[in-house]
Amino acid sequence: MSRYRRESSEDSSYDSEEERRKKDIKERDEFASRLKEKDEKKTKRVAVAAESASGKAEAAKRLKLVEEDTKEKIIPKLRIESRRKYLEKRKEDKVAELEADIIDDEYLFGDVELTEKEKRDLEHKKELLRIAKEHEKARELENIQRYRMPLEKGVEEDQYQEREQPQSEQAKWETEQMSSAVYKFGAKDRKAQKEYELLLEDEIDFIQSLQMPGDKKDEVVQKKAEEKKLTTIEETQKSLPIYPFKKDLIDAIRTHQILIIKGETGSGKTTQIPQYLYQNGFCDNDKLIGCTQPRRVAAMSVAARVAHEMGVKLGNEVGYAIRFEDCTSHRTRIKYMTDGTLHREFLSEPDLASYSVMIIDEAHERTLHTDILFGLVKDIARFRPDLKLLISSATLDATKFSEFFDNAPIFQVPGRRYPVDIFYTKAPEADYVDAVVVSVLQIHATQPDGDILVFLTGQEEIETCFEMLNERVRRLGSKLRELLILPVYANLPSDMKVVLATNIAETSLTIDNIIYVIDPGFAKQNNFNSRTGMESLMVVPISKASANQRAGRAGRVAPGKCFRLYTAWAYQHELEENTVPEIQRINLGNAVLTLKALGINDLVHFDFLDPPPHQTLVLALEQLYALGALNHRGELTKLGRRMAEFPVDPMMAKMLLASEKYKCSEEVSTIAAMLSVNGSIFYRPKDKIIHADAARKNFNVPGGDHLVLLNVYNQWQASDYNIHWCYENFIQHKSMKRARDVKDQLVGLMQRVEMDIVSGITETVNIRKSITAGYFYHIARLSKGGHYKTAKHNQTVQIHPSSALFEELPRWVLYHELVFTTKEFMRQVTEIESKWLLEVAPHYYKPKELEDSTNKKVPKVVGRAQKDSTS
DNA sequence: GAGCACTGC
Repeated sequence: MSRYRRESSEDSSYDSEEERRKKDIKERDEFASRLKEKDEKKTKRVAVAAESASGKAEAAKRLKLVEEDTKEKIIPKLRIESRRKYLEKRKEDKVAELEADIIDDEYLFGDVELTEKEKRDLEHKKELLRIAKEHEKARELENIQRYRMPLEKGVEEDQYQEREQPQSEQAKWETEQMSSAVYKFGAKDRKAQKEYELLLEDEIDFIQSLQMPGDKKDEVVQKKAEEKKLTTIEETQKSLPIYPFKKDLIDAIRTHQILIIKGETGSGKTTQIPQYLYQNGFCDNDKLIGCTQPRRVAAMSVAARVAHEMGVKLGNEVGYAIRFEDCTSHRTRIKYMTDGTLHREFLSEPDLASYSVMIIDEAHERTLHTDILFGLVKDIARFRPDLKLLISSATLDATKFSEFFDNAPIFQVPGRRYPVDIFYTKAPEADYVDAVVVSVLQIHATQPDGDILVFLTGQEEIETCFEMLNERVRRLGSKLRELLILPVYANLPSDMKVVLATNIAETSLTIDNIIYVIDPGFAKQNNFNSRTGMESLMVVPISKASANQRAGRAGRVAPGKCFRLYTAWAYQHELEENTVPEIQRINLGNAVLTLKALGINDLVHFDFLDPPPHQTLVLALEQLYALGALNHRGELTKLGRRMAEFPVDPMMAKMLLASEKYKCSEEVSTIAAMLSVNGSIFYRPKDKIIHADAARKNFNVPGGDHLVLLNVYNQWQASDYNIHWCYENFIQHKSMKRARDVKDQLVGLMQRVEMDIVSGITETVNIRKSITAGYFYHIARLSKGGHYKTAKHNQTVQIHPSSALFEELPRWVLYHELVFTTKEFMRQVTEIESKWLLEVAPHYYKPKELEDSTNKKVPKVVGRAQKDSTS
C-alpha cells in the first residue's frame, strides 16, 4: 500500500522527475555497456554438425500413419457434414465481424479526416466484405453452376477479354497472354474420356487462359536427364543459371555498394553468391559474409549444402545461427542466419562491424524482420561505405526495392523454371473444398501421371478434404488407379500422389515431382486490430503474387499445370497485386522496443519500405510507456533496455523482470516459456476427447491457467522430462521440449540482465502479482450475466471454455490473449485481486476505476486505497 | 462449451 503512495507523491516535483530521468538514463547506458563487455568476452563455441536424420525419420513415421489411417478408417458421413457446417458457421461469424469492424470504423472515425492509408484500409475491408458476401451468394447457386454443361466456345469469350486491365506489369503480361480456348479434360485422349465419364459424377469446367512462361526452352527440357547425371560438385555448380554471371556479378558488387538481385528460385543465388564473394577476397581481415533467410530450416540446410560444396565441416568456414543454435566458430566466414537472428545481433553490434557483406535473401517475402532490417541496413550503409549490401528478391518487387535503396542497380539472374499452363474455372466455385476433391479426381482420371499439390487454408480443411477424397476413392474402387493422399507433406518416391498442404508449401517446403497445382485461392491471414488490440485469423483471398507463387510450384521439374478454382475475371479484379506485408498487419510492441533499444527514437519517421499503420505504432508506444519502458519524453528507460533483451512481447518481458521483485523468477520464467508455445501443450485426439479432458482437469490448481501451465511443467520436470509421462497425461512432448528450450534461453537472458534466479515460494500471490505487473493491460471484471468487461475498453469478453476458470467466474481476471473465434474469448486466464493493479500499475489504474458495487469486500479495499492516496 | 494459417527471436 505504502509503496505506490510513495511513488505517486514523487511525481509532484518536476525537478525530481527530471533528476530521476537523468539518473535512469545514466544507469541504462551503464547497463548497456556492461552488456557489451560481456559480449566481447564471450568466446564462440566450435560447432558440432547438426544431425539431419531426424527429419527423415519424422517423414517416414508420418507416411506410415497416413497409410494405416487410409486402410482402416471409415468416415461417417455425418461427421463430414458437421465439419462443413462448422466451417460454414465460422465463415458467417467472420463476415459479421468484418461488417461490425467497418461500421465501427465509420462510426468512430466518420468525422475525422482519414489519411490515405486509413482510407485504403477501410476500402480494403469493404472490398473483402463484398467478396465474402458474393462468395456466399454463389454458394446458393452452387448446384446450378456446378453441373452446368459447358457453353459453346464463342459465348464466354467476351466475358474474359473485354475488361480494362490494371496497370501492373503482371496484368499487362496477363493481357497479352490471355486466350480463351476452352479446355476440357480428356479431350485429347478418347480412352481416358470414356473412362472418366464412367467414373465421375460431376466435373468442373476449366478454361485455359494463359501460360506462365518458363525460363527453359523446350530443347532444354530434353536435357533434363543429362543434368541429373552430373556427379561432381563442380559440374553441378557450373550448371546453375547463375554461373555464367559470376564475373559480372562480382564486378557489379565491387562497383556498387548496394545491389538488388532479382532471380527465381533455383538460380543458385543463395548457395553460390556467398561462395563467389569468399573466393574473391571479401572475407579478408577476418570479415564475415552474412546471409539472412526467413526460415530456420532454410538457414540450416543452405549452410549444410554450402559447407558440403566447399568441402568443409559445417560450423567451421561455413556456419549458421538460428535461435537456440549457434553453429558458428571463430573460423566462420560465411554465415547463414534467420532474419530474426540478425535483428537481434543488431542489439550487440549496431554497425555490423564484423561483416563485409550482408545479403538479405528472399526479400520479397516481406517478413516483419526483413522489413525492419531494410531500414536498419540502409542507415548503416551510409556511414559504412565498406559494407556491401545485396538485396535478393524473386519477384517484380525488385524495382520497389531499388527505389527504396536510392535507386540501387538491379542485377537479374535467370531462374530455372518450366512453363506452367494456367486454367481457371468458368464459373465461381462456392464450396472450394468440394471443388478440390472433384478437380483432384478429374486430374487423376484424365491427365498424364504426375503429383498434385493442393493449397488449402488449414488443418481442419485438410482433414475434411482428406476424408472426402478417401471416401470417393473407395467408392470408385478398383476402377481408379491408386491414389496416394498425403496431408501436409511427405518425402516419397515418385508414385502418383496428392499432397494437401497449407501455404507452407508456397515457400518453405520443397515437394519433388509436382506437376499439377490446385489453387482454391484462399489462405488464412492474421490481422491485428490496433484499436481493440485484438487479433483475428480470417480466411481471405490470396494476392496475385501469391497465386503466381503457387502456380510456379508446378513448374519445378517439368512443364506443369495449375488449376485455379476461381474465374479469370476474379483473378483480374478481385485479387490484390501483393499480399499486405506483415509489418502492416501485426502488433508491433516487440519491434518498436527493439528499435528504441537501437537508439531509433523517431519511429514515426523511420525509413520503412512500407510504413505500418500510424495507429499501430501509437498503440505500441503507449503500451511501452505504460509498462515503464519509455519515459514521458519517449526515451528508453533502463527497464526498457533490459526488456529489449528478451525475445518476447513487451508485456511478457515486463512480467519476467517484475518477478525479480516478487522473488519468483524461476516460476515466472517457466510460465513465460509455457505461454510462448502457443496453446499446443494439451493433446486432444478426436477419439479420446473424454480421457484427454479428464487428464487436463487433473492439472488444475486454484488460481488459474498460468498456474496450471506451471504445474504441468513442474510435473514433467519431476518425471525427468519423460516422454511416456507426456503420453499418459495427454501432453504434447514436442511442445514441452520447446518450452524447455525457451525457458533455458529466458533464464540465460535473465542472468544476462543481472537478475537473480530465485524460487521456493509456496503461495502463488507473488507469481500472480508478477504476471499482473506485465499484463495489467489485459484485465477484465465480471459483470452481470456471467460476462466479463475489459477494464479499460469496456469490451464484452468471455472466459474460454478450455480454461480452468471456465466455471468459476472470479470477479477480476487477467488474460494472456484475446481472440475472436465464435465469440471474444480470453485465453489463459488467471484470477487476480483488483488492489494488485494499484500496486503494480498506479499510473495506469486509479482507485475509482476499480470500484465494484457487486462486492462488499472490494469497496472497503478501494476506500482504504483512496484514503491513502488522498491523505 | 471450444477449433492455432505460417514464420521468427
